[in-house]
Amino acid sequence: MANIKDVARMAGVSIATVSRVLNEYPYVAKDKQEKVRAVMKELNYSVNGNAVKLIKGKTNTIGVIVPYNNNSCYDELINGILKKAHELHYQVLLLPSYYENVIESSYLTLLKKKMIDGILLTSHTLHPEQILALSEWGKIVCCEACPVEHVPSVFPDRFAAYIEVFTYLKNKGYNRIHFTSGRDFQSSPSTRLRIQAFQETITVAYENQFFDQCFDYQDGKRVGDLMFRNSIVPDAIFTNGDEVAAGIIASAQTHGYSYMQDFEIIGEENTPLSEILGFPSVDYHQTAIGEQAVSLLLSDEYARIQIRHQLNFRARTEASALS
Amino acid sequence: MANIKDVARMAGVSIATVSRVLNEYPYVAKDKQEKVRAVMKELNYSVNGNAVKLIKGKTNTIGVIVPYNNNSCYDELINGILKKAHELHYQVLLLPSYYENVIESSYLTLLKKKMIDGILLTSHTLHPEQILALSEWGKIVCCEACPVEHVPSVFPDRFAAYIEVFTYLKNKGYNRIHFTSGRDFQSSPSTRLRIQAFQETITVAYENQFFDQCFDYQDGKRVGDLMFRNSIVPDAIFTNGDEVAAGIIASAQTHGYSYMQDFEIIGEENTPLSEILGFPSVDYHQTAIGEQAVSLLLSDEYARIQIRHQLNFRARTEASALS
DNA sequence: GCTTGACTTGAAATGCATTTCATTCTTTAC
DNA sequence: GTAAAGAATGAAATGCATTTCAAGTCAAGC
Repeated sequence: MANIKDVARMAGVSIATVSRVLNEYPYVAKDKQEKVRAVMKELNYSVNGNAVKLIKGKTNTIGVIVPYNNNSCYDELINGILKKAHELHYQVLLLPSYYENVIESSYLTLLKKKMIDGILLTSHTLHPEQILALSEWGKIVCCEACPVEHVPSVFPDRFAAYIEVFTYLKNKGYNRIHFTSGRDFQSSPSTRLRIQAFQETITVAYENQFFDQCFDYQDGKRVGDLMFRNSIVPDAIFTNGDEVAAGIIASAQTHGYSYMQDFEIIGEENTPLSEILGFPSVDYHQTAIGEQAVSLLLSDEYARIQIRHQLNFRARTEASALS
Repeated sequence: MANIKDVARMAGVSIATVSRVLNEYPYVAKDKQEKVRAVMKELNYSVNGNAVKLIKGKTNTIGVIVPYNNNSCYDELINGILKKAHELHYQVLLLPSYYENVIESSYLTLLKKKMIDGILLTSHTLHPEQILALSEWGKIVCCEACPVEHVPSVFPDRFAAYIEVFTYLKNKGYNRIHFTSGRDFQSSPSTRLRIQAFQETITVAYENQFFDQCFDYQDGKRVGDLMFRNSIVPDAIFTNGDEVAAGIIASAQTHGYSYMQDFEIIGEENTPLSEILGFPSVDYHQTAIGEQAVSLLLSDEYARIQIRHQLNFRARTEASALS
């Protein structure tokens, strides 16, 4: 495979000149320019991207750490990331962590190895110290609220959303309000926030009103079966994620209860699912978060930007369409 | 930042020895090994990944070209890809094409630039010649059936699935069978296959039974409104994707028709949606396709592997849950 | 006619790690 | 006791492009 040396030799110029043509520097004589271009075409030459990365010390690549890719809640976020990165001529390395701390921290070392210019964290298990320890080698931006200072982040105002949802449900006079979550409160900050928001708004607490380990439709069905197995039915349920909500709705039906007649449900992420089934859902504007996270990552500023959520109620026509 | 030279100097050995320690070669004296490791720790040293890539001529990175990331039909596929790639110690560059040929072919040149070892194509607009022209620089595997030889691929047997669905509907005695598709038949091979399968199985053709430009829930509602606006209602509808099917079901309801009583519908991709709404869906086993595509990409074999689909009927209990 | 500034060009240093080749020193084997 | 095999190590070549520095040409300006 041809390299810059071959091109230089065949064009009868120095490699410096070839490099100048390659990078469209001014001050290269027209005839040599054309000659070099002709030779490059003839030899079917391309720069070696790794040589460029090596000498420039820059890769134009960012890493995005996600737990998995089969949870639709990351679709919008990643889409925003891809869009903005493409706009700014950066490429995106998708790094699945499977929520394993060892894997996550191995990804952070990609910064030290100069293989990426920065990292975007979505949901993670990393401790702030782990992040800060590596951030001297490249910028790390978090797409969730980070408990410590110094970690730049663009994040949804989850706590405000939780408060808003619980308040809304409380004001409707509901007594039995269930809610679900993903990882347990020890590993997940958002689960802790959820519980905290609950405690700050709802006074009536009872057993079996909180269910964690909910991630997808099947989990929703599973906890739905727990919720509806006896005759005491919840007035309302606030789920993490629309898929979980959908699973609960499906489970409720098999137990003879129906969403809207017998209980209210509010989901999260505002996916097509909530639109289709007609339940309200909290939209965290993840596309915007993704875009702004990339912008922040590639800027040299420090910021902690909170993106305002929106509690999305469905038009009744849609809601009734499937009931 | 410390490099291998610094480590060598401080440890009092040659860079060759440091490299040996780094790569765990045998034949390095224990004491020097320890000294080198100590110095590496002291200097907080990491290899420069780009230097390694440059000299080894290998990146351990593959590129995955996808049109977008906000269509859930790629979730399973990408998840399979990520999983297998991680297993084989490869990293994944996610390359959004927005269905633009220029962007797609620019990604192919990443191979020439040695920035990735191989490319996985999902849905694409590239012509076979474009693919073959670049495949001398690295392996390109297609996750859809490729019309020409020489392009290794792992793909769903869409045509067989289409035939199966249409035959199933025909055998039920239906006369009015609508079907939908995404891109028009000129740009999309699968749309062509769909039409061909229809022609080979169904004899009764009529106007307005085929609708393209369907991609999501809204499109489903849109074409649903067209299907149900007059009193002639289809017996069955075969959609591309579960979201489109859901949109049609929603639209039908607003027109006073209901899925299962008045018409049958079959979706695609077997997402939670079809499970929730209780309509059958074709599962192409995209996770398996993704995994095998990565395996094929990283092997030195040529193959065109067809993955068998499965027409997934729903248990009546689920199906009735929401009706 | 000479200075000055605008162009044009190439040699060489730089970024960093891998690997081959040659060399030296030990063992083991017969 | 000597040949053969094993262990340990470094010098130097290699992969490839960017960029600085120095030096050259040429035309405009006084």
